[in-house]
Amino acid sequence: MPSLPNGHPPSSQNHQKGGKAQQHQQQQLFARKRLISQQRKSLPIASVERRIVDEVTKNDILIVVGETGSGKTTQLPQFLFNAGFCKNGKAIGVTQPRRVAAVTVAKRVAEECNVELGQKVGYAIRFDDVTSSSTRIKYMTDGLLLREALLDPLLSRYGVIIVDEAHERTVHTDVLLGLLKKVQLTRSHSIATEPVNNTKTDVDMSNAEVNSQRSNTLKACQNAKLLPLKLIIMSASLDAKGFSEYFGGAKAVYVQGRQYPVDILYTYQPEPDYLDATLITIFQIHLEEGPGDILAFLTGQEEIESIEKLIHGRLDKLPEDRRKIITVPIYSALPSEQQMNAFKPAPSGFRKVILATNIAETSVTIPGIKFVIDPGLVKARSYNPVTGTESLIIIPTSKAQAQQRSGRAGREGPGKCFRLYPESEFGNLSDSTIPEIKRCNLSNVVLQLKALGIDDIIGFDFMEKPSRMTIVKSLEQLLLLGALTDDYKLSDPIGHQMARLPLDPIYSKALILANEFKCLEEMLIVVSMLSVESIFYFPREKIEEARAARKSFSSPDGDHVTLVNVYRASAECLGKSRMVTTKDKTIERNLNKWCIENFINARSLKHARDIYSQIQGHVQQMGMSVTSCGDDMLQFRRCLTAAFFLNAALKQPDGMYRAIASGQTVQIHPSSVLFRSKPECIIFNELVRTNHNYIRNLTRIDPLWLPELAPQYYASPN
DNA sequence: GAGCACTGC
Repeated sequence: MPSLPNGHPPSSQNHQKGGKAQQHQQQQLFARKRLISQQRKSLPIASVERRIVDEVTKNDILIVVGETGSGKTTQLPQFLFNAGFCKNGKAIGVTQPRRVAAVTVAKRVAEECNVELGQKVGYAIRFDDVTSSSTRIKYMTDGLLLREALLDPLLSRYGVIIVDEAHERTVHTDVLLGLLKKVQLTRSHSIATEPVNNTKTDVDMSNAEVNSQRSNTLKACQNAKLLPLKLIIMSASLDAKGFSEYFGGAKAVYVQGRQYPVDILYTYQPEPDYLDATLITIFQIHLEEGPGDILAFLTGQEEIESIEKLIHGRLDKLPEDRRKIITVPIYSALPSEQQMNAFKPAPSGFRKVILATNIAETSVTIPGIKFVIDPGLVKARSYNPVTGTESLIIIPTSKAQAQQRSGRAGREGPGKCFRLYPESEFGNLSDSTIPEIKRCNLSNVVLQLKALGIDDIIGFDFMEKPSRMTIVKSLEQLLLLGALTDDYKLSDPIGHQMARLPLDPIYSKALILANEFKCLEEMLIVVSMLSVESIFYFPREKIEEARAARKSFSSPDGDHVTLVNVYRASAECLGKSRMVTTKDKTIERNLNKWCIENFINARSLKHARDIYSQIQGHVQQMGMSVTSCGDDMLQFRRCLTAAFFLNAALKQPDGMYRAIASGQTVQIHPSSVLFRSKPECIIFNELVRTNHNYIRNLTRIDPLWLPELAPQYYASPN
């Protein structure tokens, strides 16, 4: 990622000095432009501009391999723009796996091009679109481009699409690669004589579908005269072979990176206790190495908290003058203000030890790191298609991941990386991480592909195919939710509506049902709150206060109504602020204060509010009206039952629960408001596997509602 | 009486 050098903002005094000040400003602007131009020319990619433009002209697909610091993300789109690839009025789309990257890179490129952000250069991410009709270089998240494809299946506004960071192999990237391959093929053929979607005949389609396909075909005809879609896959991993093979032997161009050397050190023996080994290494570096901060990679919050305690325990035993260490934890669930502590420089003479999860691998870049400690483990999602459940397991990193971690020590100068395993073990690691698409539930992916007109999911050309069983499981789930017809086609209107909503399919279905049950407002709150990371924040040191705060929102009906209470209380707080001020900053500050007082994670709540308004827009467009059931929680609980009937559980004589659909024995998670009351019958949203099978986010229901509200699944009791 | 890495629409 490019870092911006410090520019000097014009001081207000300059305005009074008239012409002289203006001249001074112009000089500064000129100096800044010259600096940017110099920086651009010194990037490793600058020397291969001609070659890249030639290759893109000659080939429809190009793989670009460029290590950190090559400048590929900022420069390549500009090369293509300058070479005339947008002359036809088409845009260059550049996808990123993460939102921050899309925004920061777009800002930098707009500055390099000396244009206002949102004009020639812009970005689009969920909740934030800074583009206009004149935007020709558009940075966006890969997920957003997938959403765009639902409205414009041929991605007709783009002449070039660049998929950046493809080596990360997120679900979105993998689906996008398959889709782009298909789109490119369609666009390069003589489309005018060929239907866009040749897997269906008119007989199979509803009228709406026929119409939408006709208009797609029409668009395709207009495109027939245009250049085919140019595709560039950019990756930081040295192995371009996989991408090249997937795209029919596509040509690959290598661009050098710019990194300082990092010494890699291994242990002689395997470490039986990696936490202890991490601790020892931290002190070894502290006592024997020169200045520089340490970044240690751990697997999760709990590990970070316990090692932090251990460090301070051991520090107390050192002589006074050697105790100069400060520790800073950073992980995604940590509130933002505390995350920021990791970026503050340590007090003079102190060494900063950053205890981080994977968040520090790619998502955040902390300056000043000279030493990296890598125990070689990571907590990763895994999916069991037999039970249909996801869980997190601790596994060894891949080689690529280990290299990414060590690279964090060489961003500002030469560094050292301590791998807490023997060198021989490195050789046994898999080359790259298993792509996420093979490790997760695919219901959403399948629904999206169906909506894109791809009916044969098992036959879809994935770069790496998920298991047949996982696909079948997803098809079954979508069938049960009513998103598919008996012959596995997208149902009309339910399937189409569900595909349009950017939510977990089961939540989309819940909204459609809530419209019928006249409690759409409550359900909209619930799905928004369930779609974000934990709303409640429980700091260890104030656990009792946090509990008391949550109790004030608790409902005896369960966690769903409790979430509604929290959302409404926050809305009330916002309403009160708006009565006394119109200043957005003040309103936000008041809400943050309210969040702190009530032990609510402000970032999560903000996210939930954003989702609420986005989904509200969607459901209103579908013709639904957001009505509330008022105090009739019975109606709302019945609606929750109709939506989440697949996740019902009955209390057993021993106090445990049995999940009716899967037959698994589960227990209520202690964080649930129903943990003590243990109702006879409940519906739940999540099954998490830790020491036990825990169910979370519950509502108590009447067991008789199940056969009544989900007769397709529960045989009538008589 | 417990802890779930990271992204994304």
